[in-house]
Amino acid sequence: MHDIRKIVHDPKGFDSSLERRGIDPLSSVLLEIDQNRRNAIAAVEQLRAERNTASRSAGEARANGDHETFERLRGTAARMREEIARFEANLQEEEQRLRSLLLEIPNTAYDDVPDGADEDDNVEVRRWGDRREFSFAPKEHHELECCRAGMDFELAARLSGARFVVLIGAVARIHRALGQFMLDRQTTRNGYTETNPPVLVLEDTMIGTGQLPKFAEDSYQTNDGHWLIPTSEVSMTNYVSNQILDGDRLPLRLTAHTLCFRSEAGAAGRDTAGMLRQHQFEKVEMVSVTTPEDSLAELDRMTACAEDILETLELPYRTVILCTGDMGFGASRTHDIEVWLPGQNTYREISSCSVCDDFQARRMNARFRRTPGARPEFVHTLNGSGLAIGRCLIAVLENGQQEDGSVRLPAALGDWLDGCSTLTADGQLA
RNA sequence: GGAGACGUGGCCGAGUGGUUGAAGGCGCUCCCCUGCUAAGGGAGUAGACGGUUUGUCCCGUCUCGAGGGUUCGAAUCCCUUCGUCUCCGCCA
Repeated sequence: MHDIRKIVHDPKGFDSSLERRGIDPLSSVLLEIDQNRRNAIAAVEQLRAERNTASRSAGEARANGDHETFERLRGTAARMREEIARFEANLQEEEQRLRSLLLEIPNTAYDDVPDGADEDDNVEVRRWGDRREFSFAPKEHHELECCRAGMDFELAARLSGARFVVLIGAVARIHRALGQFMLDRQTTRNGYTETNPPVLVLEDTMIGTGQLPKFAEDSYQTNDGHWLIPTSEVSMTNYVSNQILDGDRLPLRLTAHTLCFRSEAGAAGRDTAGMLRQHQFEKVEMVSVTTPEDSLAELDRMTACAEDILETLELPYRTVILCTGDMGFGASRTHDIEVWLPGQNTYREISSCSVCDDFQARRMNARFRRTPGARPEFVHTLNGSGLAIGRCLIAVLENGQQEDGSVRLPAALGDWLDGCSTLTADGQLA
């Protein structure tokens, strides 16, 4: 959420930053609502002040036994009540209007984020790893011989419909090993604190990180009003909602391995083959909470922690900085990491690391004090995948595939696979 | 799910209609004293919003889990709701 005072102070600057994200100017509308709101505040507060004075004097008069004055002042204050209520209702309306409009405006991008309309305008910043030369035509993961028994899409469709998969046997175990490996790596090497958050959250929690109110159709809601998290960024970032943290607690670095749930409402027909895009998937997520001055460096650090997973698994990737048109709602700068998928002959997103400056912090009222007694300031929040586990499984399978239908597994997974290094063509670990 | 109790400032803890944004204690900040440490003395110490201003000075409004109500006036009374604790039931 944007600071209305900042918009008032520099409406043109605000509009031009919106323009970079392809959004029409809003400052004049916002300024008008805000002026109405301020007028309403002034009106209400003046009336309340008068009422309070009369009421206080009434109390004094009664204490002094001056019944005539008491009755007169009581009448005065009583008559004001209706008027105050009317002005209060008006104020509430203006505040609602402003808030609901502000809640639907995306974050603005940092100056150095490249302008652009869509993913074609993203800018590659680095590549890592050698893409294998295949002596045969590499297959997509769901076509691999070793996955015939280990990935059952028909079974999943029978149980749950489209965009689900049942992993079985060694494939399920490799998937689990990947999750364990990532979580252990983020905690023991990369300095994140492991947490195990709820995957069902309240509406306010979803508003805090920006999924609501605008993107309700992208997530699932339960019959008692809870929401299923589309990413544990939602749960973990909100650990600091409505808190005033001591400055020495920052940076806060959190990680979790959870299920994530997405309706994929806008993705009908896309990525329907295989398990690239599912309604339910697992992800190890990183969240950082920092001071404003540290957040950009933290973004680089977080990106490196995500890249570290791919490098340790020996998976080629490239890192891109998203252009203004491709960025998510709450981000002010985003680094996507795309892993090489030889079966698709392309790089596909496997991690997205974003800094949201104080955009989420304002929504969830997350603040800190630099020193004891100092004024509270909004924190900066960051989130990033470290990594998407299902997609990482795909990458491991496609990059390690052999002509005979088996897969050579990354050595780094050995500790979680009893030292096994191969998924055989008939779906066994060896 | 049933019965009961409770939710006050960073923490503990007073406060059952009136000048209480809130006693007292602890903690914290600053100052004084003490050769160090410990102890002692003094002052200060919630947040949001608005006015004013970019001076953290002043004025006003709101907030005692949240929302609503009664009243001239509510932390104090009533209703709803959320959460915590105890007992019972059920259950992974």
